[in-house]
Amino acid sequence: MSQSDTVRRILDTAEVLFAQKGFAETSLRAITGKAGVNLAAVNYHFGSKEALIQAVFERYLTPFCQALSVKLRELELDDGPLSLERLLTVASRLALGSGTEEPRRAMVFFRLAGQAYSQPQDHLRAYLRKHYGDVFNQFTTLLRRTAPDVPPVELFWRVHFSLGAVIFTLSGMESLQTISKKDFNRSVSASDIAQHLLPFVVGGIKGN
Amino acid sequence: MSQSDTVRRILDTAEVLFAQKGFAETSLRAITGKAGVNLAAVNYHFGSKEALIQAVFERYLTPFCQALSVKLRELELDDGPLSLERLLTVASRLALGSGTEEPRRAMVFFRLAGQAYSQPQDHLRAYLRKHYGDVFNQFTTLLRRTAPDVPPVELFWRVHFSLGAVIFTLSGMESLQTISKKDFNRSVSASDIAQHLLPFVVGGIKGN
DNA sequence: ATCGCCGCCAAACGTATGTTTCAAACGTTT
DNA sequence: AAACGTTTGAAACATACGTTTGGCGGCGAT
Repeated sequence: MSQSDTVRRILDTAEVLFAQKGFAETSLRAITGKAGVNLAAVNYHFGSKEALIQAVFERYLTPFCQALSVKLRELELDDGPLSLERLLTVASRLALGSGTEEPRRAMVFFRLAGQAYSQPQDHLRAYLRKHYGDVFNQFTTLLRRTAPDVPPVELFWRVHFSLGAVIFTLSGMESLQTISKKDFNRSVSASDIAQHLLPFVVGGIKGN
Repeated sequence: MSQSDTVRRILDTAEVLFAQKGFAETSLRAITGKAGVNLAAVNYHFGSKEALIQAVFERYLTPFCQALSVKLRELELDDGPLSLERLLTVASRLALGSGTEEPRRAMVFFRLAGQAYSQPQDHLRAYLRKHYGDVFNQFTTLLRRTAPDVPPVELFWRVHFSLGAVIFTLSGMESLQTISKKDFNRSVSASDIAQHLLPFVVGGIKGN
């Protein structure tokens, strides 16, 4: 077993388990057990559990934010009027990707983001803000252009509300699965959610 | 110290600490220590930590849902056209109350709700659904009347998105406090949030 | 071939948690 | 006032956790 294989298997397993159960409720023994590696491997390769959590985020977020930044730059240079729908569609398409595996990972990651916000992982919040704050600002700036009528303060709130809508929804996915199946007799996928989410967010950002 | 006093002090302290740090991260020793009662008191009065969590929810939710149900029944019997704004305002007013202490407790409770959703407290989800599902359905039925153009499936989603917006926002309050203060040089209160939230939810429910 | 490094493993360590125990204190009833 | 059930108190218990340790094995460089 090569080195990178152990590291990758730890990251893969931790990603799923953290999203499923949260950080505090996921023990290193559960991770290493399911990953088929030794318990000490986490502390050896990552140093601590905290560092592992950060590494999980970094592996997903760094390539995504780089790609997003490029897409946003394209939109910035595009002189024509930028619609809110377009901006959101670009971001959503990027998250959902073109393959079959990306939507699942996007869902997993958003659940992770939810855990990061609702649990007191201060180190994580600081880390995220430090490393990915720029892309967030880039997005916000662009968003302001699509909704010039909305005051910046209001826009700030509505962005947070929108984030909450998506993260909260994906965090409770499996219970939503149950409810939705029972009440409407149909299952849900990540692109389903995106489809329903878009008009809600657009309406919410624009306001009553 | 009478019996109810010990129970109440445990509940008061647990409510705050659970909301601040989450369920798993809040130890019984932290609760009993801050409450000034003996460690064994929790297991004596409530039976287990799980039961304590449920009791915290019950103490807040039962009177609130009863009051909400009454208010909703009034709206049901009102024959005139019911606006979405009106319905949401009624619910919001009830949660924020008339006193000075209620907004704080409402914030605390919504943070608790966030914890309940993002952490795998299956027993809690089942408990909430079992005891308060009726009031939720009552609200949903009334909501459908205020937005007859929106298909029920779509409405189902948008309710969840809205719930996510408020719960997520309040769950991250203290970090929002920091951001908001830094970026816009003003603090935020529960009624602030409600004020910003209303147009967002109204716009979101109605759609693009 | 040998040395040194790196990754892996089983085991143990120290700590914190939820829970249980049992005697003492309290309050109510008789 | 005595007896009883109820509540509190300090301590211990069992368990699970994150982390550390020291030895073992392979592999490339010297």
